[in-house]
Amino acid sequence: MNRVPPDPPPPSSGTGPSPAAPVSSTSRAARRRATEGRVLDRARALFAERGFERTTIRAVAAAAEVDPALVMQYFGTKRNLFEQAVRAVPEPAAGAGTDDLPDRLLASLGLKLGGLPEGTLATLRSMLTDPTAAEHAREALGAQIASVAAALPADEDPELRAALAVTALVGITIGHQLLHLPALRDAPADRLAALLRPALAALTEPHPAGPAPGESAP
Amino acid sequence: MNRVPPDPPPPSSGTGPSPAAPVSSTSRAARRRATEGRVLDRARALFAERGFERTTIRAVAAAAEVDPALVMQYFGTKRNLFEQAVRAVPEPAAGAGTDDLPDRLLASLGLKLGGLPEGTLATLRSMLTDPTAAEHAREALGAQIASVAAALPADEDPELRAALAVTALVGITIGHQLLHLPALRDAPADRLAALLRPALAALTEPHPAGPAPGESAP
DNA sequence: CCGCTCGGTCAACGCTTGTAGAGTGAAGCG
DNA sequence: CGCTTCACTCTACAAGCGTTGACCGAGCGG
Repeated sequence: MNRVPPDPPPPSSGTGPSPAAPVSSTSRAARRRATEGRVLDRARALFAERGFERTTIRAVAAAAEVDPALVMQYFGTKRNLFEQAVRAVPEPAAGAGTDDLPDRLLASLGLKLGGLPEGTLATLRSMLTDPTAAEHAREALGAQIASVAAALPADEDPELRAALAVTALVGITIGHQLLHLPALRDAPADRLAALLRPALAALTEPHPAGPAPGESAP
Repeated sequence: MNRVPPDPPPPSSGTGPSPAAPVSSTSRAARRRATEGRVLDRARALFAERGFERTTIRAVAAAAEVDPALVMQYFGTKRNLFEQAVRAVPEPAAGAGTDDLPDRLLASLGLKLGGLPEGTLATLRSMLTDPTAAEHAREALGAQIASVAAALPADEDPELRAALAVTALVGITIGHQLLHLPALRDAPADRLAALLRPALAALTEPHPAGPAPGESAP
């Protein structure tokens, strides 16, 4: 009853030059992959825009110009479709010579304000109303927090500071990308970064040889 | 199948006085008000816990031990029920001798981390997936932002700074109250406040080394 | 050239949801 | 005491949802 499609090779993302594939350009398999990718794409966009519950299989199918039953045949379940659609690049591939913690934080969430992957937006959109998305978000956020905390001095509540920094950035992202608050939408990304850097520094650098400068002495 | 015998609503049991007592305390109107309040209460709690879509009229009615049709009769519409339930005390009544901006911000959102009104939680929970809640949230957040911005120097992007501060706190609240991130749940509220104060100060006080605006603290 | 495979469609089921309207029985008032 | 009122319940409906199984037609191996 529950036709689970055999693990297809991880699709999507990136030009997949089929290695040693003598398949013609529009062969049967190619078309199938294309359709599946299209469905996945539209699903991701709709999930990011409306969230899990308000996105119907029928709407996804219509957006991909296929029959609803086909979506079911491919993914078996709406939940599975969601998970497949969301499974896309959460990790910061950079990791190179990133300077401070604030910059890394901004890079991981803040700086991509202009365009962070739709899968992430879909998860953010649904995480407050869907248990699966909530679990996914808790997991991803927990990893982020742990990663940030690892770079903080161990004697000053690194986990808590990291959690505050990450969730604060999540809130800003929500206000910007999901709620479309005008005050945030009208600001260029680098301005946001410039304003946030000192605040994040204050969160992550406890007391660098005394209280922060500028504290008006009594 | 779900016959719920009407329990005696007033906790005044004991030696039952004769029902002939024309107790005005539990008059018809009083009972009606009590029922309506109970429905509103349960609705608020469920909306805060599951969000608008996943909260059904039937569930609210069951939690309030009444018939679903009664909920409809009282509120006419699920949307209306939501709006009535959410309409509750957003404004900080304090406003007294609050010192700095950071403290005021923390008071309005952060410090109440332990217990901020369920109506607010319901709005937060639903704002990403329900248009009405989103509008409500945009409105409330906009007011908050404007109020904070009014206390910032006018020449340094007050709206943007205020928006960043407010949305950051919203993110932290979400992570704490709605997502239940362990790193945040295990921390006492005053520790959060202590960590956040300098960060908020960094956000709201632009460059202390620079030319101080004429505003001098009394 | 035939028949199996398989991408894709059609029509339908069962369930839950918000919502409407008729009904009921006790409280209130004359 | 009898009529009205009103809080409250029962039953039902229409719509939308995820999901299913039968079906069709073109590709492709034999």
